[in-house]
Amino acid sequence: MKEGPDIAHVAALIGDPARANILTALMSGKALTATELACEAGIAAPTVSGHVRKLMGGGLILGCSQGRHRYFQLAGPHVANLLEVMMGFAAAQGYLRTRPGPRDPALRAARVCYRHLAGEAGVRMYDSLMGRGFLALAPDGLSLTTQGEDFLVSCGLDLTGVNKARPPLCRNCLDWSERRFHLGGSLGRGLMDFIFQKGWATQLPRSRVVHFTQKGRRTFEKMFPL
Amino acid sequence: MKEGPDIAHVAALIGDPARANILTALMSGKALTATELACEAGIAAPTVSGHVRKLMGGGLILGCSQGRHRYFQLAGPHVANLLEVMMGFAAAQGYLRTRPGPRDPALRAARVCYRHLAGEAGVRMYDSLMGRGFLALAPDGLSLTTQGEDFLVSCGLDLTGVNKARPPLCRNCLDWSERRFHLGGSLGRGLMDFIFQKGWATQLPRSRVVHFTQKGRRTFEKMFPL
DNA sequence: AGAACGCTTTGTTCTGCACCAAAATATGCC
DNA sequence: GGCATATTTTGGTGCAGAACAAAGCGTTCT
Repeated sequence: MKEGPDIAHVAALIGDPARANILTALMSGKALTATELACEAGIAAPTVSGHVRKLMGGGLILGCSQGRHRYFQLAGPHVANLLEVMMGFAAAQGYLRTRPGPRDPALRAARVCYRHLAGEAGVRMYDSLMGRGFLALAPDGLSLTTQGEDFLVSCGLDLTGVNKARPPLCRNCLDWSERRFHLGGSLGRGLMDFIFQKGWATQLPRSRVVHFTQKGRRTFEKMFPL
Repeated sequence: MKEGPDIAHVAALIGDPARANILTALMSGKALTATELACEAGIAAPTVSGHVRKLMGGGLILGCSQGRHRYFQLAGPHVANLLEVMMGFAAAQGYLRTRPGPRDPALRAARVCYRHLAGEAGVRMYDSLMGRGFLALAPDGLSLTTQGEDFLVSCGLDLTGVNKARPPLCRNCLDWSERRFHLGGSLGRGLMDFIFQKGWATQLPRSRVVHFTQKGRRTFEKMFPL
């Protein structure tokens, strides 16, 4: 006994329904204020305050004050990754939230995972890039090939900006609904931003659902054929 | 809100210290009786009984009765994987168990992760196999190459037995202490068994620590050079 | 300056649950 | 059959912590 890391502490932090709701809400990648979180989790403001303090203590989220607002966000992609693994497990066990919400199919179709594209659209993008040799899988991680660079630049993506962002550039991120990988890392974030900037899709308010326009979806599928 | 899987339920299950101890003990891959678990987790037998019932309800462990004993084990490698990810996170946050035990360095050197080799020795084996082209990383998972098959057979491993075991054959498993991948899946289990059968190493009682003999370590390092 | 807003602290209530003792049930051994 | 061992059920105790109301700070707007 008494071997290894203390998983009970972290798990207990995630294990409270209210805190789990807060974390799920933050999976959108957006920084939210305390009142927004209160609304999201269905609890009063003081209760949120107590919870975020604990979550910060556990290194799961970060808070920064701006004026009279205080924004909270996940502490990083590693937290998002942990949550996705847990979601994958819970989904596999059939522990979907009490009565899957009306947006559930939309959520499976396309959603934002921390800050990159997930769901069917996410794995499609990943598979397309991989299938054309634009991404390469090495033992030490995922990487963008030179052909991949050329392709993305030719599409109008600002690669220099992406390269300057926080590494790693590419990251395998396990998708809970598809049970396959999609693209994370700064390139994943860059491509998500690209899609929003092009107006192909928008993110529904107070939700992780990514809604493609009809035209946007067509263009997206042309850019990432299977 | 009310989107996606219910992570709170699973997390709460893992979040109780006693249950976390039970799960950690079962990470050895061995099936343990209720009384053994009671000793391991430092609680009374009736308390264990309540806990295992909940863990079974959550799909985390399985129980099977044999005579007047009842053995419990993890529900599968996916559970072990989830736990390893949580351990990785907890370790990264510095949440090591209150005062790292005396066996902590040994645990990092070589331990059993569910049923395969983890720790420094585990990633060494993985890197060695990968570096010589015996394992191949594909988008749809890890696979054993034909050269890899030849090599393992020439070493005396019973590949037909391994192939008959529950798939997948190869699996990436993230190592919490090394923060890199080691080999899971039925091949990972087969290699662990192989090492024990050859007498290169033994598993310390009531522990996940794998102790190599001096000679065993030399032979192991010769079989898996870097 | 005063009012309005956003968040946190304090204090209190209350539910949930981990825990064990004792009794009940099940299995194996002689 | 009767005793020993292993596990589960039942019942009761006690504590941890989740929740909110009310009050306390701090910032912004007019």
